[in-house]
Amino acid sequence: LSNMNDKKLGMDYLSINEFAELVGMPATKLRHYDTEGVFMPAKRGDEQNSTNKHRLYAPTQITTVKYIRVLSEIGVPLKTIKDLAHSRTPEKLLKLLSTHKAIIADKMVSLQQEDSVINTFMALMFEGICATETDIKVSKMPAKSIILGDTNDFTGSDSFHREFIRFCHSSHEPRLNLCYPVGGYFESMDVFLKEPSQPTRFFSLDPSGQEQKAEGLYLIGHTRGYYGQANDLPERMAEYAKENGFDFNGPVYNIFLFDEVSIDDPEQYLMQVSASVKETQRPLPVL
Amino acid sequence: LSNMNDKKLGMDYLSINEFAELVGMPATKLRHYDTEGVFMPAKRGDEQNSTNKHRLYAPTQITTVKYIRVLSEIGVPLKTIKDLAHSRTPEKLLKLLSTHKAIIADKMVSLQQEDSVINTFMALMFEGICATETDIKVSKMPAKSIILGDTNDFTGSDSFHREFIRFCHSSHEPRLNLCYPVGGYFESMDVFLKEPSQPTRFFSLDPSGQEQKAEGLYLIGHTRGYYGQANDLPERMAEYAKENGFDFNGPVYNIFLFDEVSIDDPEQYLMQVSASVKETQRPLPVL
DNA sequence: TTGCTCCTCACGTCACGTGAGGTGGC
DNA sequence: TTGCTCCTCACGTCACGTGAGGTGGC
Repeated sequence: LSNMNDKKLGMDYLSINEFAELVGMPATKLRHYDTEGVFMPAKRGDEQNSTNKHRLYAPTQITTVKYIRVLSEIGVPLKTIKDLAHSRTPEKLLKLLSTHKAIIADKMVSLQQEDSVINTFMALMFEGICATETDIKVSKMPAKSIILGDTNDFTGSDSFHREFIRFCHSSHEPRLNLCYPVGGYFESMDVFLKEPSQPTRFFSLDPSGQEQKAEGLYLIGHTRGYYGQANDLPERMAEYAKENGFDFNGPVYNIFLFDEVSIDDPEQYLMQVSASVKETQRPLPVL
Repeated sequence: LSNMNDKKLGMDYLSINEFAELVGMPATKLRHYDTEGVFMPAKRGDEQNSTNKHRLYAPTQITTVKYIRVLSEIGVPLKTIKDLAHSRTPEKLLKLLSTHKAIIADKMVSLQQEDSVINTFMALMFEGICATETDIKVSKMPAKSIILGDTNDFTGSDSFHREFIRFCHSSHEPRLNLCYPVGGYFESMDVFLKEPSQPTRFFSLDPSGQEQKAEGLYLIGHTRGYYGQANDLPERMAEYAKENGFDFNGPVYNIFLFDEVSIDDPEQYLMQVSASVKETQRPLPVL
């Protein structure tokens, strides 16, 4: 940026609307910055030195207003920007910027997480929309990162909520992020059949979790109803496995594809149960 | 998430402060969501059915309030969230989320750019602080991406600002981002010596620019003063080159390390000039 | 006189935060 | 009675946006 001195610059200042268009921000914002003393036009009144009060901006002010906008966008309060503008030193500004660099980094992490949460919810809802609810089917499922809670203890009344809250409070590494949906983990199909509303542990669908829901063959079923209302699904799944030659060989996961987040009527919440299975070893037919 | 029905859940609701602590948000926010009808406690009044009006939250509401918070953080207005909450369907929510996924992506790009702008400013200011201003030195500089403007035409009065504004308006691919500092590019040292306030072109320090300031040996000098005030720097640089065996062999760049962004007094603005040089070809001394 | 661009000033808005004054059960 | 947690209601705040009514030069 190289130029003669201000006095020799002549009169080619820009009106507030011209300047606003050039820097791509509304004129109201520029007026606001002016009245707040954050960023003022280079001059007031027009060339003829007349009595009008029009704001006149110098083209060289573009960089400054752009930088003020950046500061404001990253969350520096206008008052801080104003104070800084009234006694600027590179050292002060460097200090401010380096503290706010950390804030920007945090914001990026937050945004990424928000995106990830949204993806998780969308994936569940999409699965719910595509599901053939009444059928039971066997399907190969990919591995999924999760965070597994401690073993639950269902003695005493109110034990579900007590254990659920214990799960929520449990601090993991990385810290349990409750933005992700929570599901129930059952050690085995037997446990699920016995008490489908008392999962061995809780898990969070946090994709940054250290544990994994293993990749492999799962028997998948769905049922509608409020939390804990498994209906006849456990029995139907057990029957299907028997009839079609599958053995349960691992944990059972349940998760809500539709819940209070996505649907009004609690009776319409949609639970998905996936139980790890393998094909039954049949003796080869004797010829 | 699996449980018996609400009626059987017993009384283990959480007070507003307990719930606030569990989900990591202030109780005032929860009250605000309640009064706005965005997110209401599961129950009012305590177990004894007494007359008090305490808000009681069910642990299963954690997911919902977390998801509301995510929506709010990505910029969905509370009114929209409220409307959605009153007639939820997975389809509606999917639609909302997919539109806002795009907004999140935009925000990420903005944040990255803001970070990049801040890095650019910080790098310049840091150079300014470290600079030995009165000395002229030769140094190998790394390549730097920039956006080069068209050739300037300095006929007529006010031509500097006119050309500067033309540069600002010029649409490049990627579009010229004026958040980055702008400098002057001179075709050669001769041009700079003749008219140090009339750069052949302008350039923006946009690191995503298509053009490059080439890597190589540069003669570097600094001077204080308002835009365009080159003082005796051009001559001093020319003299230094002659005395120390360097030939100017390329363009000259000037850029302000301190300017109105970082310092109050216009007389203290700090300009850095870097001129491409090579060592003079000397005949080998005859033994 | 009309149209145009600019002006000021007061008030609205959005998502909360703050603070005063009060309640209910140990 | 004291302390504690919760309550309501009104007002403040931050960074603008909006809209009414007015001005100055072609």
